[in-house]
Amino acid sequence: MRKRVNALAEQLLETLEERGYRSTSPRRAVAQVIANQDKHFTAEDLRGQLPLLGRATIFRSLKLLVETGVLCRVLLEDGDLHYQLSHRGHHHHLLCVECGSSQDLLGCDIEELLHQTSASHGFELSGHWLEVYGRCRACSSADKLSELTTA
Amino acid sequence: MRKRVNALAEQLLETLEERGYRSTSPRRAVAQVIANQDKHFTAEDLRGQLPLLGRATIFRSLKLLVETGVLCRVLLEDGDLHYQLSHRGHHHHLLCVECGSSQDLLGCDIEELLHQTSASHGFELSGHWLEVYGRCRACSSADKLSELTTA
DNA sequence: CAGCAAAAGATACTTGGTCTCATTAAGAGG
DNA sequence: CCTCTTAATGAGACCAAGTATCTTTTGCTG
Ligand SMILES: [Mn+2]
Ligand SMILES: [Mn+2]
Ligand SMILES: [Zn+2]
Ligand SMILES: [Zn+2]
Repeated sequence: MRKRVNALAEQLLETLEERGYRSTSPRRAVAQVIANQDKHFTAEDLRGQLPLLGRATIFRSLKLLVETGVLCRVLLEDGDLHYQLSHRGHHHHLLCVECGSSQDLLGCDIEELLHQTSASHGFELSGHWLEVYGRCRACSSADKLSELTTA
Repeated sequence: MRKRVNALAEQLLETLEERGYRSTSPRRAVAQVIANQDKHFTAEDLRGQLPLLGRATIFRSLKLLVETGVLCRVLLEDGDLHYQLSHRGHHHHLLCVECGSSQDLLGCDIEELLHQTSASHGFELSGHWLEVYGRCRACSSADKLSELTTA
């Protein structure tokens, strides 16, 4: 972990270039910062780390990266919208409500289930949005530990 | 359908009163309008139909009604947040991307599935958010019909 | 029906994001 | 390498949805 961060940033840029977008210095900066992020982040977070970039540029980059599938949006339990690096393709998130970490949930087995349920309502399924909230392994074991020590 | 609309509005008010909230005339107006809504709506929709109420009052009422479980939030595919009458308790929505109608999906069979998946990631499930997008029966049969006629 | 707390309304502010428009800078082609 | 076109940027106005603050009004309870 760490170190290959530039490689990741470059990968983001390449994805954009493949789609015909120019590799500009603001975009390089954004890619760099995103590559350094270890958690989901907001537009405001980026702005804090890139105070010299125009605000609109940040939003434009985010939108672009979401459109190209590099980033995905994450809906927090309180309704806040964050962004994070996407494992391309359809997936969901296990979001820890305690530490805020997020684990990707690949292989979306609910698709099948939804198809059935939808069909039984005469509904032609085309997509879905799912976020899962709870406590990650680390946080739930920390909880149990402190219960023991305070008891 | 139609007609028992006042009964519904009164029911909303009663729910609030049960929780110790006063029955004020702005709240009666909001309840009335909500009871008349046949689709999910935005705060702005309400405002359009209640131009005399203070904007803050509308938002305060909506928040209250969501908190008491009378309304639920609906996340549209484009990210827009709407509100609609809630069948109390946990449920999801089948949202038609064509006509905008919404069908409630009661009996959330994904809970079970999510529990398993979460557990296998060492994740202690506490909640989830799910919206399902597609085409409702009416819209998908209309589609097929027009295909036939234009062919 | 008096008095108090809750609620309303006006309005300022905040957050997250888009639009416009003048200026700058990629990068393709010569 | 230079030139030209066009995409992209930055500044800033604007917008939508919602919250905060503060004064006035109104429900309700005793
Ligand atoms: Mn993701
Ligand atoms: Mn609902
Ligand atoms: Zn955690
Ligand atoms: Zn439909």
